[in-house]
Amino acid sequence: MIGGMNMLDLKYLRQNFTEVKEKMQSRGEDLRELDRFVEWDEKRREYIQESEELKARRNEVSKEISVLKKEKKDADHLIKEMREVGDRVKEIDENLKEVEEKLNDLLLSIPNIPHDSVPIGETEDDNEEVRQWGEVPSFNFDTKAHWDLATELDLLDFERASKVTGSRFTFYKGLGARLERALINFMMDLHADGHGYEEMLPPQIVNRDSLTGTGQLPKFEEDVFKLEDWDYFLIPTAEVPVTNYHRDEILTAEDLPKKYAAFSTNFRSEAGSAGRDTRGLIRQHQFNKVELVQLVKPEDSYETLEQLTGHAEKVLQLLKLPYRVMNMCTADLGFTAAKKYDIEVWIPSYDDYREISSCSNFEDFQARRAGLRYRPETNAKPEYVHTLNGSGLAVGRTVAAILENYQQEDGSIIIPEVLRPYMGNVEKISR
RNA sequence: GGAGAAGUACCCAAGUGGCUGAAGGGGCGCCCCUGCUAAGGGUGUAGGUCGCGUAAGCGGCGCGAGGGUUCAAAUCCCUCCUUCUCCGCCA
Repeated sequence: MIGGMNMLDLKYLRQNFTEVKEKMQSRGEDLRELDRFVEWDEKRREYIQESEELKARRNEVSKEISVLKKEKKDADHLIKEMREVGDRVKEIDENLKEVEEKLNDLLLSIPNIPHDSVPIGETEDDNEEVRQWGEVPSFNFDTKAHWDLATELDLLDFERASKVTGSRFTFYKGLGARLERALINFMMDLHADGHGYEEMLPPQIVNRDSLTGTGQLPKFEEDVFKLEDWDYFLIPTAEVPVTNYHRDEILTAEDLPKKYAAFSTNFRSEAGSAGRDTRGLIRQHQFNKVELVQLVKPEDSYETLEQLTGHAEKVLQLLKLPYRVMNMCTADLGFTAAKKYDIEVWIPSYDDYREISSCSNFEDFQARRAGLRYRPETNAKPEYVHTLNGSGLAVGRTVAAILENYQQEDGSIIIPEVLRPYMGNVEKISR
């Protein structure tokens, strides 16, 4: 291996090439590049063998030279020979580096392989409903959308935010700001005290390696905000800093599972969704989120996915907000997940459910990219962990759901009971 | 932002061109002695990664990262990162 190149697991693709290829086909991915793999992989190993043979010879002769010099004997012919060997090594290593870069790019561009329990599908209509919870409210008056409710109650100010910043930003005000803060504390307390997660407050700016580790880069650079003159990015989710927290580490079996709950503000440029959800809190460039992240033993990851999804659902249950859980089909899985449940909350103004949490098992996809490993037993070889994460929950969308589902005929909002201790015991927001 | 200093294995740490292809401690593993929550002696310790091999094993890389000089680099040169100290600034 050349230098510290962050090569991904070549053996993995070598051994699972056919399977990967088949699964990619079912995802409708372009396979032309993938076929180059075999050729490049062989080329790489040829270069390595040739280079290492020469290096072994050089190491040997260097010792001989050392001895000759000590005995004040002539070593010029050996030195001359080694000079040529050195040139040749340099040449081979350059070729090697080139082919390794190509392989690395290729490996980074391959999406995760869907789990067998993921429904095959071509659009979001092929997502499967797993369960529903709560009852969709029926109102005997004309309901309002949360942006109208919030503006009338002076809880949110979209207009001035667009002056101060631009579109897709908002000011939270008064009890609106208080509600957001109450939700953050409520969620964090629930996950930390109730569900056994370690609380974390991560950096909200990360470097390129971190975004590559979790899979946002290199493919989706247009969706994240980049700092000018820095190779730093605003985080699109706490998943990035928290999952990368243990990057390039080898944990012990006793360390697992690692369970982290992190509050953070998230930034997304949403480059491809201009014109969608233009009003309200549903799609903003900046939003708050409580994120659950777990690093687990591979054999535990699917059980963990169910638990983690349950932890997110618990928030909605305590808030008494109706939701459903969807098993995302192959078309809606995204690049990184092997399996993903979306939790969708009922939003009256949409007359539909909207995603409020996304709970994914990445298996070893992120672990391979980020070098997240553990030693199953003392002295055993390190293995990749499995990573999972899920929103628990997206706070802005939760505010929207509360405003709309708890609205009264007079335009006031009842505060869900569990939140009242966090709201100075306010029971109702009204004019 | 300015000026210094430093990054060596699990931890501390020696080491300014060639049997150091990493001394010595500590810790940890194993063994012995002793015997009761001690002390001592011996011994092992890169647990990483890549390649070849069915395997035992052989070899390459590896002293913060990346380049360079050289037959040969922990050691010399360049760039970057991080940490510490002082100054400046600041929540």
